Amino acid sequence: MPATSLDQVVSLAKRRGFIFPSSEIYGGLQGVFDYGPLGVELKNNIQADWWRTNVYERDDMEGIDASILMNRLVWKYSGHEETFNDPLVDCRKCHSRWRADHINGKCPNCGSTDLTEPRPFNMMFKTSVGPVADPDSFAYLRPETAQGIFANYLNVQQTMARKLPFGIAQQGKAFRNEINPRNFIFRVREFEQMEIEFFVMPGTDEEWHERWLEARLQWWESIGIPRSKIQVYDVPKEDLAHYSKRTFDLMYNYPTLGYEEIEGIANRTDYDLGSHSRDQETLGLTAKVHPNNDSIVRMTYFDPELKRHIVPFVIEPSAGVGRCVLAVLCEAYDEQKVKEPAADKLEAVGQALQSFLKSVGRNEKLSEEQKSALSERGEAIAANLSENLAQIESLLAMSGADQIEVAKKLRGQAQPLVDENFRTVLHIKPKIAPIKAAVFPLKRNNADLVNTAKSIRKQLQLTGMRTVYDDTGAIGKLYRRQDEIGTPNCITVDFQTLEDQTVTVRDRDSMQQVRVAIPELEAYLREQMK
RNA sequence: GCGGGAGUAACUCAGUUGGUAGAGUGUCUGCCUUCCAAGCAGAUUGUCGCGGGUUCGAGUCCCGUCUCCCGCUCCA
Repeated sequence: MPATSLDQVVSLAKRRGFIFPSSEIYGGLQGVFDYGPLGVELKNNIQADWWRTNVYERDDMEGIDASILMNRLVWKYSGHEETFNDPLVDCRKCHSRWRADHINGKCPNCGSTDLTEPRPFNMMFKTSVGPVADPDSFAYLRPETAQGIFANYLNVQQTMARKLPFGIAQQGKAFRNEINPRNFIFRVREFEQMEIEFFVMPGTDEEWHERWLEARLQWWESIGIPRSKIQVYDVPKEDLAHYSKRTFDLMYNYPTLGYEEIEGIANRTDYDLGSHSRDQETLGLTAKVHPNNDSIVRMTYFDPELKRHIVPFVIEPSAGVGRCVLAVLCEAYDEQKVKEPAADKLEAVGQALQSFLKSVGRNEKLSEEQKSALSERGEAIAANLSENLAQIESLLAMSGADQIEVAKKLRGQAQPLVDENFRTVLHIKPKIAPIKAAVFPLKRNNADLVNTAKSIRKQLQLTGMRTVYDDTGAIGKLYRRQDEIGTPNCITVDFQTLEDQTVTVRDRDSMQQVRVAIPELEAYLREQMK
């Protein structure tokens, strides 16, 4: 069963080298994270799979990689400069928040003059450009990658001789100065996007919008996020972004966070190309755009059949890489029972759990919501304690649980049992797993086993599969280690290997082993990765 | 930004009325070990978040500050 608490995933990500807080040695920087050795593999694999699916396996797509710094006018006409820039103040008395330029040093709500300094609520980061740091020579770090595509629309369409419909795909960093970054890598200030701008004939946009929704759901399923875990949210008109006619948000049910957006699929109409175009009045635009006297080109498409210039509509599927990595980890996470816990110890945990639940009922500091959430969860665990033992940790991570005195006792009794009888395993789809195979000698004090294992690992690596060698523990410990990072196959060199050149290959999910001849290993592993 | 909680070894946590910092796990070395976190012996790590104060003496008491978590707020 997938992660029941975000903490489980955060802790695993840190412990095993997936994700670290940025510049941690100096106390970190809020809303910024680094990918470690395994995280970067997972992330790269996901991005490569997205690229393969959307660029290589379609015949209506091109890729680009635009710069992060762009001419400021891009952000003026995209609408971001206007909608991303507000100086805000907080009222210290009633805690309301106002735009500084809308009030006169006085809180409109309670009349207090005890206000914080105005802070620019500037979603866009600025950096100075050129040798002189005067106030006018700055550029924004892009808050979305999309504009790099729109700005290159004509370059791509003309150099690649594309006809509608076609799309441009891009992956890259974007930056937003979030007021309150939180929830691990879910809301961050520096993040990576995977975006497509798909250009279509006006009038066919709604049909393409639906088609892209379907295509994107298929992709999510292919990397291990089943449709049943995604809710398609048809964003209400009043909540739509300034550029959108209609948007589907794909919402994944994250543990702890609940349903949150992993991808937005927006119908951006002719807003963007229209906004960046000259001679707007001659284009018959449907979107409301700001008059543009700076652009030097018409962002149009000449239709050879209609024999006239039109402004394409745009469908934009846009996903965040970090949120995707997080969803994959949450969905793949599992704490699985591999042995039956000792009956007496299990009973002790059961009693501790019951006294925990009684304390919850009696505690006066907890809200009714917290009480019922804790009780409900606790009862569910108690109903089948031996299977659910590993979930006690996430019960104790729930809101309010830290108020209960016996929580520590419960954890103290449950944790050793979980360590002894459960394994943590990431059921990551093999094609995106950070490590494809690990190679072990059955015994590390036997030179023949060690050398054979090392040479197998090297041969496999030369085929392009990320593989590792490990002998720093007994075989069972080595298996568990790989389970925890989602390695789909473990190859063990044993004494029979030295006689007949076969090895055992152990499957991560079933823990079953098969014997495979060394020369057939690569083909066997490739088959597993499909 | 406001309110509440928490910061002690790589991790999970003990640490009594203030008296020289502990356990388990992990990691490393050696022995042993023929497939699922085995055993034995040894080694390893701390400015007790940071800065001040009280005290003969502070992990412990006081003040300030930073970071993280939860709730509110905000939100691409």
